[in-house]
Amino acid sequence: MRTFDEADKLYDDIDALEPDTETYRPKDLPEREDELDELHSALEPIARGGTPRDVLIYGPTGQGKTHGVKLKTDQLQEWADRNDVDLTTVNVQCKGSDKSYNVLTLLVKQLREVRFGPGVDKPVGHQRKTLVEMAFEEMEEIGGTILVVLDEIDAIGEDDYILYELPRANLDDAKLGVIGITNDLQFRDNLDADVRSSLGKREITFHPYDANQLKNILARRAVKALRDTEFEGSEEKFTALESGVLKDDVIPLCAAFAAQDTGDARQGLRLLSRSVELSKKENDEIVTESHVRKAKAGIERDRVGQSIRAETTQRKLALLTVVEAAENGETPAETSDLYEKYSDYCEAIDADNYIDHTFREKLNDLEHSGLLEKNRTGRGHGKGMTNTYDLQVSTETAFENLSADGRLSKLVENIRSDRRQSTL
DNA sequence: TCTCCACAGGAAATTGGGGGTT
DNA sequence: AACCCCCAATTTCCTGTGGAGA
Repeated sequence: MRTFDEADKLYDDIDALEPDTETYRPKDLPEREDELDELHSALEPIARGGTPRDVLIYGPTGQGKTHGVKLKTDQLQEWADRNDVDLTTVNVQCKGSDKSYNVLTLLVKQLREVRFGPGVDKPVGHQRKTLVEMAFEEMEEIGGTILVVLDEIDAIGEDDYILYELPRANLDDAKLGVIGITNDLQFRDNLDADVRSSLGKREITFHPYDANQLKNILARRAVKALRDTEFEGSEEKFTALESGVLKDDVIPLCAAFAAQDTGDARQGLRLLSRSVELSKKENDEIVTESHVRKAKAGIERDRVGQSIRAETTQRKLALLTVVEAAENGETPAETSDLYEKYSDYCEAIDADNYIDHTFREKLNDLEHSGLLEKNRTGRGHGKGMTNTYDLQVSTETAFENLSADGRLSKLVENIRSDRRQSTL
């Protein structure tokens, strides 16, 4: 039996490899010094008794946006507490709320918690205008300077009136600053012109980390997390030196993979920690490049699997038609043939059989999530044109994850066994 | 080169379900 | 309970189109 001691050989502080900021929060972000300086100047007026500038922060996921803002606002709050400056920071997670309305209720709830302590219910059943007024009233009551951080504001979609109302607050007893954070670069373009001019006066962009920065980030975490791991380096450069459990090229490789993709630090960390776990599972003393590559393939499989499982039954049916076609060597397959299969499936499992247009949309949805590939071809005189679809993932992965759906498992198994018989 | 047509897919209308208020 | 509003999914309506065959 495995003992729990063996983990100690590898890890000092396993949490340091966790991509999740809830689990491990770095004390500073050296790679984001410039951006945080900009944020600093936007907030500086508070220290001089003025009103902070509204800020909009852009950048893809895993660039330290949320954490960076947290570090800076915490620092500011600490300073304010020490110097008896009346400052309140409210952090609203917009993720999960698809409308301004929902975000507003969250905001009011959090503002009330400032005064009444935790456990206040979200206000329900009010008009949007009333809610805005409620928010402003709360702010007046709280007084001083109020900093509202709206994280992942792109979640609210088109419906941006909260961003229109908030910066226009006309408060007597309070000063309001708004910090908006978004992953979606398009979000800015879609914003109402008025909103952009008021909220977007200051825009700070977190550009994706490059391979070198990622290397430093990963190295710093690895030093904390892993035993006998040391890196030589100034602030500028971490170079793998005598590393107890990591082979020299492991971190650069993880960094390179992550940089190649989206420059997401979380992604890099996930890859690194999975590589380490993999080596542990295989009872290898050190983590090597091959572990990293295997871990990457594993992550990729998981990702595909998850995206298949997350699809609706209808989309799964559509996917299954292409999977079967691929198994029979009939890909790329034409829409009309696939639609026939689809109708059969629907009858077999007693699902709603939608019209062809809807089915086509399912296929295109699958294309957008990268599971299928689409091509257009003409079919000749009097025969119009058609799309052809091909599978972009292995049939095995597809079968496995499709059969995880209770409604489809029988159907999938039938198709698989038909296939096995016909190859005999 | 032009034609022809079955399919492609955007726009608008419809449906259906969940939330709320009165 | 009756009603309204909102949203997402689906259907209906419609115009656009590739390329083999005339």
